[in-house]
Amino acid sequence: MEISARARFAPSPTGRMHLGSARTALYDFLLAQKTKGQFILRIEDTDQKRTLEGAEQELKDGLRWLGLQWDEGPDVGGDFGPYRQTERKDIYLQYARKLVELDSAFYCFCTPEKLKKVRDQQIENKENTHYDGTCRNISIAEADRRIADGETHVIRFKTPNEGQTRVVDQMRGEMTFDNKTLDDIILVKSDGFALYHLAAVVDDHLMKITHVFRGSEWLPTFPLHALIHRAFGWKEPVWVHLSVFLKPSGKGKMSKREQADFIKDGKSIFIKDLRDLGYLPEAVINWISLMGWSYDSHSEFFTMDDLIDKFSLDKLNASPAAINFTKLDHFNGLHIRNLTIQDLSHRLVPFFEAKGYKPDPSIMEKITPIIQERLVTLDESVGLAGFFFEENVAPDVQELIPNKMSAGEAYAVANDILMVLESANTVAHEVLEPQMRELVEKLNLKPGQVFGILRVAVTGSIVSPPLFESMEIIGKEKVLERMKNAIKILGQMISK
RNA sequence: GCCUCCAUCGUCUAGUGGCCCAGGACGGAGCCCUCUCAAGGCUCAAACAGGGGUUCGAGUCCCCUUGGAGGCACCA
Repeated sequence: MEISARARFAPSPTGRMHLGSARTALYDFLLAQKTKGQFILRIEDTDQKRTLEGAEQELKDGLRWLGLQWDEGPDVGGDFGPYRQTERKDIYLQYARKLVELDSAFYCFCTPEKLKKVRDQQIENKENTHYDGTCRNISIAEADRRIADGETHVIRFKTPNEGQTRVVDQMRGEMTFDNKTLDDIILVKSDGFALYHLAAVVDDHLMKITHVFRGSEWLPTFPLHALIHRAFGWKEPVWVHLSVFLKPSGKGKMSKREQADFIKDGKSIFIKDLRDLGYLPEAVINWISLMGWSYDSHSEFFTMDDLIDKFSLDKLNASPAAINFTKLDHFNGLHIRNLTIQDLSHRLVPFFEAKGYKPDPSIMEKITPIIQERLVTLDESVGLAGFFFEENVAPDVQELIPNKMSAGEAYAVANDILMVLESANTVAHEVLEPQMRELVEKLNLKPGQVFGILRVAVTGSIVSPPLFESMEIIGKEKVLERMKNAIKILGQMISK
């Protein structure tokens, strides 16, 4: 890893940015950072029919949110642009022609209908479907004549018929393919647009890409891409085919239907959703970094800087990984606790605002420390601390009555609590708590019983951040008000 | 069907021939701490898919089987 790597992330804007692409981009980024090279973003939009409105934006937003800023690419430019393939159409055409002249590609005039017939016949004969070679030996001169006549055509790669192709994947090692199993793939469509196979190879060469991380779905065409490089006489980049992510059960990729189910469950494989769900980019990065890579036998908590420092190709793992959302939760908790109060407090604000609260920054900074270690996602903070911003709370009568206590007893205790509260000249937790504990002893009760009533009265819930710290933030006036309200509710219960 | 890849606890993984009757983490169970919920600490259960080789010795190398995955478009 001595040389500076130029690693590219080359998504096609045909869908939403998900965990798989994020992990590929992460490895690209880490390698580039580690080697003081460049991380390049290239938009592979040659299939305009499938290009999705807004997809490129979501991609870029996702990368930036994750902290994967590209050194070259759309918006930032670079010496090897343009970085959007639709803007490079002529380049591909030029190289395709060159390949024809090199006798490594040929013009093909077969119609889609004819092709389909051939394929159907092959299926019937239980043969592998492949191009039948009809146009393979049409001379350039004849092809040029037919093209001049306006005949529609594509350009195909002339795959060797005999022998084998040996390719090397840095992570998986050497692989050998029989050339007769390789198809004469289309390089340029009849509309004049290059296909991925040509465009990616040409761009990787022209952009001086040294390392290609891509999904294992490219393994079957791997020999073809290597062959195209070789036909031009170009040096191949270092190839790494990352394994796919499997659904949590480990059985297959996640379907559209299952993706929808996960979102209902507060989980998602889409980066944008994860952000909205209250996950930290730090946690997502840490989580996906470990799906296919590891550092040693015991370290798991990594910041981006750690990863840049520790990343290496030889620790990559080729086996497919099942997505484990509970582990994301774990990492999110760890990274939340790793944030400064101020940082976390800022990140919490949008979640409160989304629920209609207008969180005061100074109050937020007081609340943050007492909820920090209780959060799994940012989103949860609202349910846990919303009561700080409410005018009043609505305690449930049953919850106001501790276990093994009658309504009447609870009512009496509540009044005792109120007395302590009223006579206290402060609700500072270090002062109030000892006073309450005195009351607990005087009444010969368990702390949980007295504090339970107080908690439900003040926070409206049986689960809350630390009680006395919470009351301090709420202020004496509101605490008294809420305690009186709880007594009223208990009183009504008794009189029934 | 054909081609290719992958194979250690439920899951993510460490392990590159002896350091492994297999280590860490998540999740699970239990205990401790404790004003609730968490967080934290400690403990426990839990795996080398099967079969052949190679070797003094195999989780680690080779082969087969099985299982899983990916691909077989004028998509990427």
